[in-house]
Amino acid sequence: MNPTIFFKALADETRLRCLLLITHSDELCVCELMAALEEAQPKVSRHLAQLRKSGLLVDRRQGQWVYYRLHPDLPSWANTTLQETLEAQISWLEQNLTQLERMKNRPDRLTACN
Amino acid sequence: MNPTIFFKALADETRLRCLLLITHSDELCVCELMAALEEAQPKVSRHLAQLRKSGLLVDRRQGQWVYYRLHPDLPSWANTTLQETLEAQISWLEQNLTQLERMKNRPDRLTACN
DNA sequence: ATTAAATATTTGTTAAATCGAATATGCGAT
DNA sequence: ATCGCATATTCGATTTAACAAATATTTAAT
Repeated sequence: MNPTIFFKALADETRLRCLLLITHSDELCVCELMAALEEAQPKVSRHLAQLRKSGLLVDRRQGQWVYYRLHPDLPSWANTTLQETLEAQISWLEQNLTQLERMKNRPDRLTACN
Repeated sequence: MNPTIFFKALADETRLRCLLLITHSDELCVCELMAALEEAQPKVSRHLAQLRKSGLLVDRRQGQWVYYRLHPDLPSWANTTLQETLEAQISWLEQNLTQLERMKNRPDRLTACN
């Protein structure tokens, strides 16, 4: 993992929030991220694709949903950076996590989304 | 320290190399960084000014020279990121450090530079 | 007061990143 | 086959970032 590519990936607020949410939650699908971030679908999808192409994320399709998690082979300095940043920015992310939980607890949902 | 501003600062190769060299050497002046990076003066100066304005560096003028070091109040997650990245990228920086030592050992120099 | 060295800033240009809107694709259910 | 939902991609426009070249500023030395 090239450090410049890595930090470029974290240099956009939407991408950083995606990464921290995924670091926190292990695995999230696009619609969960949309709900957490309150951002439009093409925007989230575009940034996730960019993170995948840069080697920070991997995706897994399950039915209609695509789940993203951190690339399993990230070097330790990259994992440490994400972990430290997450811990320091929990309050920064709390609103997003609340949105995510609210969506997950909706009585009318069958799976993670809809 | 806003994480997006911080990572934007690290997202450019010249700035990242400046930061890692300074993290390694504690304090460096502009001409030392120029020699280490083999980059033109306005380019180095411009990026250093940006890092200062973003709150990552502080400067100290001593005679004709301006020395830059890490801002003393950086949060720990930021320091950890720089330290971890430096340790992982020492080989990446070795060429620059060699250039720096070569300059410092020139018999015709009176001070750090010229 | 002049000169030279170190550093900073301005200017104009070019390249890169981001975005919203629209459209396309993939999958499951009927 | 077709409909609806989740996701991806394209397009055009706008903004932002980086650069080289030229010029300005600051300081020390004479």
